[in-house]
Amino acid sequence: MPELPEVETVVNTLKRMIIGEKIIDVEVRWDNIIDKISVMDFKDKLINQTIRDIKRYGKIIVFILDDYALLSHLRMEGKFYVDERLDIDKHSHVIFSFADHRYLRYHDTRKFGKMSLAPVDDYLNHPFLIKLAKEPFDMEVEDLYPKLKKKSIPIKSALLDQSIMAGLGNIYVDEVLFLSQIHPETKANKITKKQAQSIIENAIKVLNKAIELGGTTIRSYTSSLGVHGKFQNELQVHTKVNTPCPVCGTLITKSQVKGRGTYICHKCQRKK
DNA sequence: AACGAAACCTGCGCGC
DNA sequence: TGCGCGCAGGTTTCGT
Repeated sequence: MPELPEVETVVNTLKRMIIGEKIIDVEVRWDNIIDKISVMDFKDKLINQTIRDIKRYGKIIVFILDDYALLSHLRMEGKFYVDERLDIDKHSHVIFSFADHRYLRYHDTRKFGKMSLAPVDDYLNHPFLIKLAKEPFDMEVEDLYPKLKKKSIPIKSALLDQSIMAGLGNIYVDEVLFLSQIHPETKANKITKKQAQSIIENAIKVLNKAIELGGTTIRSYTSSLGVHGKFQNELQVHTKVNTPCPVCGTLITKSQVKGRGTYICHKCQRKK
């Protein structure tokens, strides 16, 4: 599910539900979810820690505890549920038990998600975050343009690279390139400064609107924490194959860019 | 160094 | 109905 707006929605929901909760037990049912640290260490360090705050950096969720930061990346399908009583299914891989008898349950059908721990006063240097670029909200064209100049990959691939710009994924990158009238196969180093400026502005516009609407819900995702967004109704091109472009009426086409499903209007997004 | 492919996983919808 | 294939909102690692 998650690009920046979906993660933002999850974080906002979790903040309302579990700030102040003390972790009294941790169960890990699929070890590979835990990264860069042993499962034993992970559990030992988390027990008796209280959740003080929850933050988001790009697509990364950071639970601020007393002595540690718990970092979580949902990747493709990760979700958090807060349960009154334990309700484990075969896709529930990490369960945190709270002192007030509730549970935080990490659910991930494809098991791609990752969690890790860092010292609370040094978590920005954790491998999950160390290479993360700024989000478009904090970006000037001087932050983006020089990075694009160095890459000969398609602009779409460059914008999916979280060390160039943080937060976009496959849905929003298609929307941003459509609004910016840029063909996704355009080489990143051919992007003009003006186009880079347009990418930043449109990314801010799209992400803010998506956050406002609670993210995008496409394909059969059951309702869960934050996953009941309304932005799918605002999508201009993504998933819209064979429907008319909202600007010019040309039928939207679907292709592959570096293996990723990509939707464009060939007339509005001319290949240079 | 740079690129694409494969890997990590499961489930769903489609065509035959 | 059953089966195989392609595809899925992500990222890292492997191999040329």
